[in-house]
Amino acid sequence: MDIGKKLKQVRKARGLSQRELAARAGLTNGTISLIEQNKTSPSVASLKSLLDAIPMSIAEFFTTIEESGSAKYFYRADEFTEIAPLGDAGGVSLRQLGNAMTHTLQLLDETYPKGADTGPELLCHAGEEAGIVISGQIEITVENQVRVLGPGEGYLFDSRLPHRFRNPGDVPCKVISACTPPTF
Amino acid sequence: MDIGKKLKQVRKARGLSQRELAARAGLTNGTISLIEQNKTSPSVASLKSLLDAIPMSIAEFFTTIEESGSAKYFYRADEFTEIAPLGDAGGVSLRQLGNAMTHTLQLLDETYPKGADTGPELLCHAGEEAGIVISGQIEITVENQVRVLGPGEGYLFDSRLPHRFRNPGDVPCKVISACTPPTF
DNA sequence: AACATGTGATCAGGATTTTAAACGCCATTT
DNA sequence: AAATGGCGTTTAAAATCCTGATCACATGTT
Repeated sequence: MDIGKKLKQVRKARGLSQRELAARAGLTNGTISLIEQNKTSPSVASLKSLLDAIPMSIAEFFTTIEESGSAKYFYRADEFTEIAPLGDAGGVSLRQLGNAMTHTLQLLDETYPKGADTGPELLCHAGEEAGIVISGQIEITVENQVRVLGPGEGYLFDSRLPHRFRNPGDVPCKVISACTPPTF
Repeated sequence: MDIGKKLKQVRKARGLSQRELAARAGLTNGTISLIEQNKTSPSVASLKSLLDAIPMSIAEFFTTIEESGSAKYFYRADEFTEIAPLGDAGGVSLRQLGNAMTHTLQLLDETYPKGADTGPELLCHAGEEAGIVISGQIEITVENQVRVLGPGEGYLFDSRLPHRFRNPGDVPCKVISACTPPTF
């Protein structure tokens, strides 16, 4: 976990000196020097100040820092991260594999409880999306087409088309889906 | 940037008390209390210790904190088209949703019979791929990492890395996977 | 050559985090 | 009801981070 090396790297990439960055971040050059030599572990507050001045998000900083170690390819079931759907959609669960920020492909484990609905305000975002129903039933509206899909059935369309998901059945519906690029 | 709230959230999600987490992380309960109340900004070293004990990567922690006419969209189960894997891989079944040629996203319903193996001639092609195991077990090799995944577990990696799939179990393994761009 | 300016590194001291122990609260047990 | 044990919070002291000044070195200017 070589924070110093990474900080130096992003600072240099911006063509900033320790003093310049320090001034922008409201810290001192000495602090940056110590951090870059890993002689101190900065507080999150300090690191955030520095990255705000770069600028770079803390998440991006750490995703690229952790990649330089042993890359992460595999995920336990509990490592899927729950993400929030756009607007509350009646208890829909969207569990995303990994950290989509750093990838062009997003895989989701979706669960639509009985009656769940992404709402009539049809969604719109760039990319393509596809999925397959594992269990239960899901009613999907794309553009002017509506269809109810059951286990083993799938969908594939351009995400820019207005679309909507709704569970018309009495049991939860589970869907594995993929999007490209990530949209949330 | 409410680190305290987020830390409390992930700690609770794991069902850990401040003391339990402190013990695992090599810190004290008081520290965690102060952090969760945002009365101090933890050093990155401390935060990493805490997240290692959760466990959760720092990157993941911060990504979730910062807050037609007759187009074909739907597919019956029998409309998935069987495609051939590169070389015979011991009876692997790859069933593709739709005609990937016209899309940037490819969704596959894969079945690996007992003993199936994509072979030691590790695959290499452009794009990213991800998947989730529905049933059975699959051993996946990516670069120099090997891992056996079971139901609910997933993978996500750059397809240019050499990789290999093998079913080491006694029952068929079913995987839903996505690739971008299509590679077969 | 002497000077000015820029770089990153170092050091004592002040500021902040972290510890270790005590505190108050609530629930369960004796 | 008193005692026990778990919870999160608080507090003084120890450990660590951060500052402000200084140092050594490099580069370019007069």
